[in-house]
Amino acid sequence: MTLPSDTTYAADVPRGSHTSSALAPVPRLGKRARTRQALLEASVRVLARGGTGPISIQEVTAEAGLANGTFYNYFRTREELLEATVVPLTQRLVSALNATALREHIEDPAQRLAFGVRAFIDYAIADPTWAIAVLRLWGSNASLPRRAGVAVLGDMRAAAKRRRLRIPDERAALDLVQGTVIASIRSVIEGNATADRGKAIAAFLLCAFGLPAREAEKLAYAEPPAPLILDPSAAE
Amino acid sequence: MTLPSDTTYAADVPRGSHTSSALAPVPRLGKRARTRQALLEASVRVLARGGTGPISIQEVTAEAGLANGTFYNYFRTREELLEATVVPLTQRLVSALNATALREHIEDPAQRLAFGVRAFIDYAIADPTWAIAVLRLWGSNASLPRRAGVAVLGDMRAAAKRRRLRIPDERAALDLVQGTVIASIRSVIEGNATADRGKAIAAFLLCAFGLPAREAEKLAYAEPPAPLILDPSAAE
Amino acid sequence: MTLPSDTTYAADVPRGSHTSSALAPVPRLGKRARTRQALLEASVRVLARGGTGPISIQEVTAEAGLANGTFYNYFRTREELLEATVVPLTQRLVSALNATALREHIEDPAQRLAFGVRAFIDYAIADPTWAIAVLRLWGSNASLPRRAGVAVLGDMRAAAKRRRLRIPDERAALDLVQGTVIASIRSVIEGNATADRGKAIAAFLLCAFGLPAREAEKLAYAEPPAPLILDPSAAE
Amino acid sequence: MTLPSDTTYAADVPRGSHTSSALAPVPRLGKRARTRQALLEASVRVLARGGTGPISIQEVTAEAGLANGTFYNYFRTREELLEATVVPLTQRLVSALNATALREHIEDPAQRLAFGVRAFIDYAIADPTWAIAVLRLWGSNASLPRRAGVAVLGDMRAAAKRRRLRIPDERAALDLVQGTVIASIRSVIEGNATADRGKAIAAFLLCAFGLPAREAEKLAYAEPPAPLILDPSAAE
DNA sequence: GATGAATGAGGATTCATTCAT
DNA sequence: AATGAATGAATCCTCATTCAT
Repeated sequence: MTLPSDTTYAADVPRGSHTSSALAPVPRLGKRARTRQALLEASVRVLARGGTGPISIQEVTAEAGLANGTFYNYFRTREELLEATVVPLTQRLVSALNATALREHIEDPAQRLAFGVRAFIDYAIADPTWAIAVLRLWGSNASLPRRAGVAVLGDMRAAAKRRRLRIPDERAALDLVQGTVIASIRSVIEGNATADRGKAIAAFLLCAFGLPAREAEKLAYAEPPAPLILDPSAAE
Repeated sequence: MTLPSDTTYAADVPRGSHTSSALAPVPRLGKRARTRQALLEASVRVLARGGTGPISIQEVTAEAGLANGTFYNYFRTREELLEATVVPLTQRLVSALNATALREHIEDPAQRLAFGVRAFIDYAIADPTWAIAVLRLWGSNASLPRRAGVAVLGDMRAAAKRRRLRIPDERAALDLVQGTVIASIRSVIEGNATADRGKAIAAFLLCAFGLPAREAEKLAYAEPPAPLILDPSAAE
Repeated sequence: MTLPSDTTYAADVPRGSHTSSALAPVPRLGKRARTRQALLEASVRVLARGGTGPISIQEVTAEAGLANGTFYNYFRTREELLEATVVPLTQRLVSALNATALREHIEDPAQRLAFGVRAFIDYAIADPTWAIAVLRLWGSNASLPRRAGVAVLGDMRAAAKRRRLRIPDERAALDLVQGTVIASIRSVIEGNATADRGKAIAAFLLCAFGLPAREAEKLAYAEPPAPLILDPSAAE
Repeated sequence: MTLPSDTTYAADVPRGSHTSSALAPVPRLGKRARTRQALLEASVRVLARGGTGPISIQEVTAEAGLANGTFYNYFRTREELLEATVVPLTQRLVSALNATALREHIEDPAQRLAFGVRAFIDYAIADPTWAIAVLRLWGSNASLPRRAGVAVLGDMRAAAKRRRLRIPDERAALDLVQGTVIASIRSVIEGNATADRGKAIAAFLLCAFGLPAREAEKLAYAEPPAPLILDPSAAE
């Protein structure tokens, strides 16, 4: 299970570069793209501050160090901003995921699904600000669940095709996985989750999809070939 | 699985009233209690209108046919209102649940859990305004998940005690059940769920808790001794 | 210098009695008078809480332990209440003043004036809640300065008549005494006054009215035949 | 006795402006500074309307011909506005004072103090709206008395140092001068003062500080080398 | 007389949005 | 493109006042 890597987004940023060296004579991104980027990242930071209400556009522009009027050169409404904010948010997870470990070396789609779920929850533990932002967006923005769903569906379908997992109702299964993961993230934020929550959840889910308890736990608690997530503070 | 029925709620006593002297034309509840009730019900209706932001106090009082200032004779803050709104909301479900059928006649806690999950989701299908209201409160109000959790935990613990279900991590299991149900309710509202979603989810959950697929499906799809939910429009 | 003792008011209360013994079968004051009294005293307490804005009628009725509607059985407006509040406020000072010491044993009106001024300021030190209430009323209510003025004028005129003090402009002199005393009370409340502020002010004022510095200070710092004010907490 | 002239005030610089590029039609002050100024002047006018309660922010913005929200671009609270309103208010007095005459040509600090007190009271007579505004601010705003105090203290200390006046207790003396002046201003507004009130008060004060009555009156009633105050309507 | 529920006007404050510079 | 001053609608909240009981 891996989130779509947002290739258009990633393509904006030359890989591995840190664009923040201010006076660079040849700006890697156009000025327009940089300002847009600043707004999106400010949006994530504001979301991460927590609270339940909607975020304010003025708070975002202030956080970005821009004038409030500038917002409207890039987005028409707050909803448009939030829609776009999904991109850097998933990007942040994608950067932290050790995708190689998941995608390329692991044949068993059940194992991939288990590692994917674990990675998601472990990342929430490692980067609570990300978790808070995701949680706030989840309820008010349709595109985040949709995008996340795509990643899950891939592994689920592969597993079902090979009769590895038993998934009689795909949409119900999606609710099962997504609902459980998001509820766990909430638990993580509220301090109600221990460090092995990801593994425990993965085991439950594999069980739900027909694996015998022993095997489910074996996969869920398996040591991955490489760390599932990289240090998010290093990725910053 | 049954929500606490909050019987004390109906007996809500007006402060400092001596209005019980039976002269008024059958005010079953004191005036104070009736106005409070009107606000709570208006709150539910406003929540049911959908949207993602916080509800406006003015909208609630207008919906209740009261002046805006009246609100503050009953609640200090919006949060206090929402906290209290949980009561009629769960009450509405409880009234619709054919609770007798669930509690008294069903011995197997796994079966009870299955019926409980099904009832929850079926009720969301039968009464989408309720579902919308619940969904909005779920994210912004701690007491709704807490209350719902109590009901789920009862059946889970009973089942675990008798070795009927396998629940290695209770908190993770709670996230599993609650997260899945709430995600399903969201699917229902968004029109992405068929009528048997409740059964499918129940089957997945029983599986997750260690029942073999066949048995899980048998319980999940079993015909209850009486209808799980009564007609919500009749209950209105 | 002695405030008018509000004989009508004082006559309502049998001297030396404490009317607060709740269940007395023969209420010394009519019920109406007692409720009115409760409002006035609540008004003083609310004023004494400080702040600069107007006091709220609801706060007063709450402080008096009455329903808000009750207010309008006694006063038409807040201004009417404040007007009447002057009475218990001056009464409180009058009760504390050792009037005998001032009025009866002291012949010299200059000495009386000095002791009066000292008593006023000393009482503010002894009972800061009173001082705060007086200060708040002073600026917004015409009748308090007027009443206080009457007391001062008496001594001033007597002294001028006997050529004891030199008072070329009576109204200016009144501003001098009242303005100075009220400014001192403000200093007292703000913690900017030492315990001898009353004496220092009295000395300045006698000087201003033509006494030589030595004599002014002798009178201002003189030991009164009895304490100028009684213990205000005992008077409570 | 002269109030600090706040020369920095006029030079109030707009934040982050590059508007000084001289293309606009003679905006001596940046737009931001002009709007701020408009609010302050509106604040003075609203205060001058009289009344005892706090002024309303809406009234101020309406008086300034601005939208209510604009207020919050300049001040966070009403208190902040009032704090700042002290500046144009004292400025108005300073503009009207023939300060040169007072400060530079008059050696005797007692004479300076007398002229200062007279100027203050005379200005209240000449410009009652100013007087009303000052009176309202005096009770609710700490910075006005503080500022005024600085001016008085200067002359008092100079006089005390040279043994020209006898000031045993400086803080009490400050209460004497300030309290008397403010009480006189109140008398002026209420129509209880004749045109020579300033002189009479000055005489009393000099007496209080130990000058013999004759000399005090000579100084208090002396003809100043130039008019103490200029026509305030001309200054407008 | 006393109560206290209900009212609604008034004022504070926030914030999306516009627009001239 | 960016700015940021200005706007005014929306909302919160308080509180004097009324009135049925």
